[in-house]
Amino acid sequence: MSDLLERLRGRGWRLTAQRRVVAEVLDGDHVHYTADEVHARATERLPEISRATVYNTLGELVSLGEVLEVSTDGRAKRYDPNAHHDHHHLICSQCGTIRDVHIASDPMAALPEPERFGFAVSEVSVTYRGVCPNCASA
Amino acid sequence: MSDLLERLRGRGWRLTAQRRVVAEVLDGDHVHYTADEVHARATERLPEISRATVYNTLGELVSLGEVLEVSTDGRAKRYDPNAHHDHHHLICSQCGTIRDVHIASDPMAALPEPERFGFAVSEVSVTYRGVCPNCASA
DNA sequence: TCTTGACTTGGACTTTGTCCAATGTAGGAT
DNA sequence: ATCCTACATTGGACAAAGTCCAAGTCAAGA
Repeated sequence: MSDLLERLRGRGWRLTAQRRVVAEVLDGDHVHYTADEVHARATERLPEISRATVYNTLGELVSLGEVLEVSTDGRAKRYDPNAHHDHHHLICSQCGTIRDVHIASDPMAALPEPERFGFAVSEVSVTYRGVCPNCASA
Repeated sequence: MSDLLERLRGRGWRLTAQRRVVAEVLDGDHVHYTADEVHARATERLPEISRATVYNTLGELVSLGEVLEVSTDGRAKRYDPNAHHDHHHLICSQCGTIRDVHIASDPMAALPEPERFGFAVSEVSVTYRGVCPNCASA
C-alpha cells in the first residue's frame, strides 16, 4: 500500500494530504483513470483538493516514472500506476476501458535499423483494440 | 494525385473547393498534420476556409476510411493519409512529428489467447518513441 | 517552535474540438 | 443553360482538458 509513498518520500517528496490522496487513488485500483476521474475520487476523501493540484501531482508522478500516461483517443489522458512492470494495453473500442496485457515477443526487436531514420528510439508500446465481453453481450 | 478525389466522388461525395483543398493538403506530404496545421495549410490556398469545415472534412475522411486518426500525446490528434498500407508509427518525443515505419513481425501474433480476456481483438498498433535527428542536434 | 521554501488554491486563460442557425452552392432535373 | 434543393460552409458561441500564476498555507528541518 504505502510502498509508493515510501519511495516518494525517499526521493525528497514533501508528503502532503493532497499527494497522499492522489497516490492512494491511483494505487487502489486496477483501472486507469483520467485526471478528472482521479480528481473526483480524490474529492471524496479530501473535498477541498483542487484540480490544479491533481494535475500537478499526476505530472510529478509521471516525471518520477511512478506512473505512465496513456493517450487512448486524443481526449483525456489516462494514468497507469503499473509503471514498473513491462506491459502493453488492450482497449475496448466501445467503452474505453483499458486492461494491461503481457506479450510474447519484444516489439523493439521488430523495428529494423533502416526503419529508425536516425531516431534514438527509447520506448515502444503496443496497443490492441477490440470489443470487451461486456460490450459484446450488450 | 486525384486517386483520392476520384474514390470519394465515386462514393457520392459532393466535390467542393474546400474538400479538394483539404484532401490535397493531406495527400501532398508525408508528415502527419494536426487539424490546425491542416487548416493553416489549407488557408494558404483558400483563405476563407473555416476551421469547422476542416474538422468536418477530416471527420468524414476518417469515417470513409481514407485517413487514420493518430492520438499521440493526448493533445491534438494527427491525421494519417496513409490508411491503405499496414504500418506503425515512430514519434519524436520532443517535437511530436510522426514517421510511418514498417516492422518485421506481426504484433497480433504476440498476444496469447489467455491475455485477450475474452475481447474480440481487431486491431493493433505499435508506437515507437525517441528523439529525432533534428531535435538531437539542437 | 519557528522559519522557509515547497505546496496548494482558485480563477483566468489556452488549446482542441463540437454545435448550430443562417447562408451558399454542386450537380441532377428540366 | 437555368433552376432547385439537399448538402456544404461559415463564424461564433460553447465545451472539455489542461496550463499558468500570484497569493496564501504548511511540512519538516533547524
